Amino acid sequence: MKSTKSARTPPSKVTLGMVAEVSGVSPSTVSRILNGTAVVSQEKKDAVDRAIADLGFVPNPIARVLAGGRSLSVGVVTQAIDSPYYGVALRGIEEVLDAAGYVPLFASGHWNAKEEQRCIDTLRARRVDGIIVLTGRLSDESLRKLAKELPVVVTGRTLKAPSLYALNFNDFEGARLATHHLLTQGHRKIAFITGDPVHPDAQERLKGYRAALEAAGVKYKPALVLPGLFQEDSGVMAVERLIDSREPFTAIFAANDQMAFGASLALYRRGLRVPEDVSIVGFDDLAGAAHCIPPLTTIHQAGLELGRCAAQALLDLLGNKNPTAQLPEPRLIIRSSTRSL
Amino acid sequence: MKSTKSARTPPSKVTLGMVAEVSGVSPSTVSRILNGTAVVSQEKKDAVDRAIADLGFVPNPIARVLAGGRSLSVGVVTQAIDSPYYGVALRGIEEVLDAAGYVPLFASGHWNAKEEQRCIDTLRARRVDGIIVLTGRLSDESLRKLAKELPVVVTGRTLKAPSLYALNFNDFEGARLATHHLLTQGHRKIAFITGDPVHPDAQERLKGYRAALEAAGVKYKPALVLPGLFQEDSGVMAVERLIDSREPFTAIFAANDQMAFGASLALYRRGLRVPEDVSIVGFDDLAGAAHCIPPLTTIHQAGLELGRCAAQALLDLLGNKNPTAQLPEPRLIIRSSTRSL
DNA sequence: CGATATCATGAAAGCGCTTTCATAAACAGA
DNA sequence: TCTGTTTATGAAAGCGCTTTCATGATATCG
Repeated sequence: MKSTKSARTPPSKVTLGMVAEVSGVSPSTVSRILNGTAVVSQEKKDAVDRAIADLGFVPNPIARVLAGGRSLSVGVVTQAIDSPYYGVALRGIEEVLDAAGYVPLFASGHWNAKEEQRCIDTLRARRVDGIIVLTGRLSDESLRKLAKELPVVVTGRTLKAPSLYALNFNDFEGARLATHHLLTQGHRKIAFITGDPVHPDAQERLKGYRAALEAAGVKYKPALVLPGLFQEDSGVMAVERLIDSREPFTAIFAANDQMAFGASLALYRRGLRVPEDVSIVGFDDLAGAAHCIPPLTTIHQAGLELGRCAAQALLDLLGNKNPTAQLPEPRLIIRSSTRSL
Repeated sequence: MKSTKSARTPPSKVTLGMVAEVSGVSPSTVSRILNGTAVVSQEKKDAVDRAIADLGFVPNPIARVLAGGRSLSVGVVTQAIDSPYYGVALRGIEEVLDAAGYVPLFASGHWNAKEEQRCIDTLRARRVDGIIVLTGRLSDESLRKLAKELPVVVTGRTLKAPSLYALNFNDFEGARLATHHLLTQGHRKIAFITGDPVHPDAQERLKGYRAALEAAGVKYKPALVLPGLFQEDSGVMAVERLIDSREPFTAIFAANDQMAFGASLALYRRGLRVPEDVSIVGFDDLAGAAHCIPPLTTIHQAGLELGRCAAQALLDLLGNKNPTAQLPEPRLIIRSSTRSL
């Protein structure tokens, strides 16, 4: 070990200054051409382009942003980098951003407003051009304030503000659809496993469930509503509690697929079969839903689309256009976990 | 819309220079205190610390790196941001890095050497202090070259070079363990669904399968080895082909959990029950393995640990220490998808 | 005690780029 | 033809930090 800080070659030793020199113009002009900030004669433009190609020049994004330019990067606040649902959304974001020459910077808030704020601070310190917040616990207020500083896209809420675009999925309708499906199959005793009530989505889904029951003239029974936390375990616990309560039921609607998986498992352990004895409907249509046993009937909530829309909306905001991206309506995917009574 | 580039307030208007001024020292001194680059009198140090606290100064990472300092960020080349296995690894990386004050920058190579190289270029342009490559298709050669420029940690290979640390999981042993488990339960006709042969892991796992058979004196039968691609679908296809081939079998070992899920599904569709009719063992111990039906017996390959170890190793490299992180040995997790004959 | 080595500190030069600001050239109007 | 605009371009000043390099102060030695 000679020294702690060994001299590492930077990725490209070619600087804008060298391009300027080779092409016989000033650095300012090169910069202008690079950013399209001003009109430059075709002649010089050609010379510069040639020099860039010859030298293999790649602008240094760090220097660029320090000098006040755009960083061509956008921050993405997700909740858990390994979430099955948001993971797909990240992929969608990455895809759209990449095509536009932007780089995503991911940070995880772990469903904690404090951490989310820290993520945002880190992201801003790295001078992202805009921020996408996937749901999260931040107050609408702080998001509005953030949007005063830079373009923001947020999912999972309905919120209106300048430089702020909100993308919300129709949870109510999704839940209504799911419950309605069970109802049309003749089920009347439909249990519902809720999501964590601090999520607005969870509340919307509960409302959708109730609305569907009501529309069908089926009485809402609190005993059939089990608290869940959006995790597999809470799904199994809910079902065990349900069975132990001796409250009769023929179907279960879980507020997300993960809990539906847990519910199936609990039923399996108790010797109840899906869909012969109990029908199950989930929500989200995770990748695993198609391959579990039996394949899960669920509400398709396009994670990939969510990501793409969010990214596109941010790109629009960044380009000073009005975003129009809209999430697709919820769709019922019928697989094998439900059957007619 | 007044202008395209509205003036946005940066996250912190407080600069190092202001700290210097308030505390009555030179910027150089503040920088030295911040980085611990040189000895500074306690008296000045206190004054500076106070000023930093009073002003709420946060160093600008962008400026810092432009000036030649460390960026306190490390690049992570993963394959798909939404991969169930690598996702967990990312979480481990994030966790360890964060505790050390480093920020991860994720980029997806999509199992494509070209794209991976592009990721690395982008990452280097953003001046990361080091890079973690999760498996991938890059040649050992390019990794060695990369390690000449900055510290690198790579998983899924055995490779030795200065400033390069490789972390490899014992795939052979894992596969041997899985097969051995089936063997001790009396199974003799054990089918194997391979992974994509371009992955060294897939090959190792096949070897482990063969070694276990051989050790037990069971003849290796090519007809029982089905090609797979590490995806659920390839698992279902493999099993369908197997059943159609009329080759008798009592157990299946799939080279990863995803294919095991697919295999279960195919069996289910054909009316075969797990584990009553066929035993199944997977590999990876994904989050879903514990909650599928029946819960899957599998080889635990700690994704989280992998991430943590990789991050720790890189941190060591960055601190000029010799990394010693070691992946845990494969462990067999017995759940309910296997039974004694 | 004078001379030399050691040390804490500051001044200043960048890192690579963007962006005023100023200027010379080209154009317009009269 | 001469003044008044408009344009393309360059010079130079930063962005906020790190890092030589130089210096005066302090400690060390014969």
